[in-house]
Amino acid sequence: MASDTPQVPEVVVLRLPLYVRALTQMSEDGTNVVSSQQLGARLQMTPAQIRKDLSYFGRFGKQGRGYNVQFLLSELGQILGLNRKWPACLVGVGRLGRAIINYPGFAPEGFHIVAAFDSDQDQVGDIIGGLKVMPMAHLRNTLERVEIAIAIVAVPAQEAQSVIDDLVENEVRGILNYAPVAPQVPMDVVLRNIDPVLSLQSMTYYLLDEHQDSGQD
Amino acid sequence: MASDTPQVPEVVVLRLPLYVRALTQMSEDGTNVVSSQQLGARLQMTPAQIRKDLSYFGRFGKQGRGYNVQFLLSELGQILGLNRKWPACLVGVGRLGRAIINYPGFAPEGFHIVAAFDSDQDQVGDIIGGLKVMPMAHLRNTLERVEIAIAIVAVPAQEAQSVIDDLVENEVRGILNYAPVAPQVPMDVVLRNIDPVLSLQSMTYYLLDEHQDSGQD
DNA sequence: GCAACACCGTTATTTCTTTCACAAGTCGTT
DNA sequence: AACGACTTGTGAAAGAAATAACGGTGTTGC
Repeated sequence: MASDTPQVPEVVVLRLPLYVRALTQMSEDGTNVVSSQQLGARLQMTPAQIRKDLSYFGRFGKQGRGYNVQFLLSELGQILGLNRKWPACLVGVGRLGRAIINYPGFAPEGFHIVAAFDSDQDQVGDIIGGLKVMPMAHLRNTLERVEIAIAIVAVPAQEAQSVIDDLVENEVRGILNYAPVAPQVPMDVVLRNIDPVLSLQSMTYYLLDEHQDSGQD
Repeated sequence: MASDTPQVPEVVVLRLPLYVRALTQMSEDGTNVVSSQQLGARLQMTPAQIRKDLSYFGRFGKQGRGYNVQFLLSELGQILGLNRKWPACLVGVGRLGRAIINYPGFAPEGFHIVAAFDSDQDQVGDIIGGLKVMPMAHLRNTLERVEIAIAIVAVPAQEAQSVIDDLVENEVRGILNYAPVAPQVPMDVVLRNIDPVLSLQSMTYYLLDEHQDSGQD
């Protein structure tokens, strides 16, 4: 199992979207060229880290000049797979699920929710954000018809693991989990958890009087 | 500036809430004692890491036996400051802000939203989740009257930095930011970002065909 | 009471990340 | 065309974090 790419550390991949966002804004501001110095100042990181991160993927800059914003943006888009549409399905259309469907931040980045499921019969059949809510039983059939690699999970904590097992069995390869649990997934499935309570619970450590130093993330 | 605590790494603090959650569930399941082995299996981490993390704060276990769940829970609660109420204010009551106010996951953990602000005059005066929405101008006054250390920011990206500057100026010490930006805050303010789009954008890297290995977080 | 086992806390080791430092390339000016 | 001011990409060094290893202590079963 030889890999052509020299195995990029995950921390690096996690930072790339940050670069994409900063570059997008700079591009909108009319900036054509940016140095690792400038980008670092904007994102509060060292220029060296930015150069090193990028060097995992290729040579995008020009000595003495910096990086062409447009070019770097398109390269990073390529690397991350942002230059295509990513249809996704949503499981759970309670309060949280409804907010997610209506969140206007996903679509402009290519993440389109194209199907919604719920195990609650009362919700099934409702139209939410233009989508007819389907019963969980339709999961297999829908995922077989449409190529959906990403699922967003917004069900109660107790249901999360079994819903995720279901999704994995139906070939979903990435899961954005909003349920306050740490689900188990096979190694080849990518899991990302969104959990504001965890964020707050680690924040409070630094808010106690005995700690007066910061804790960025 | 000598610190009595041997400076706990932030990664460790970020993991403590995970332990708290797992222990809480075990406690509810009636488990009285747990070993680092068992806890590690549940959270997919090595027993050594758990023991090491805990050892930054004290000696909570018993050789040959493990950790008393109740005791460890209460110690961790103490360390993280979870054994008290944390009143918080919300800025921005658009779709996202409303969902946050109505999210039932915060209150049981002690995070109570006790005030809501919005810069949009049309929203001011509305009652949302039992709270009267106030204009931004009332920020200073309210934060002076009530001891609020935590603010939740759910405003559009362009407004986020200036709102956050405002909050910082009014002695807020922790900020949970939902706006899709990386705001700058002084070193003594704790910032946590909730940004599902970034999570998805790093996920897609692993979903591309040329990478078939996992990317947990 | 004793042997066999289980498990913590901590030190040592390994692995992973970040930062440093510099050769080499680019640009603008004179 | 030569100089000075910049800036990249990268190998080497430093720093941080995760893992392994083990002494020491408590537990269990007989």
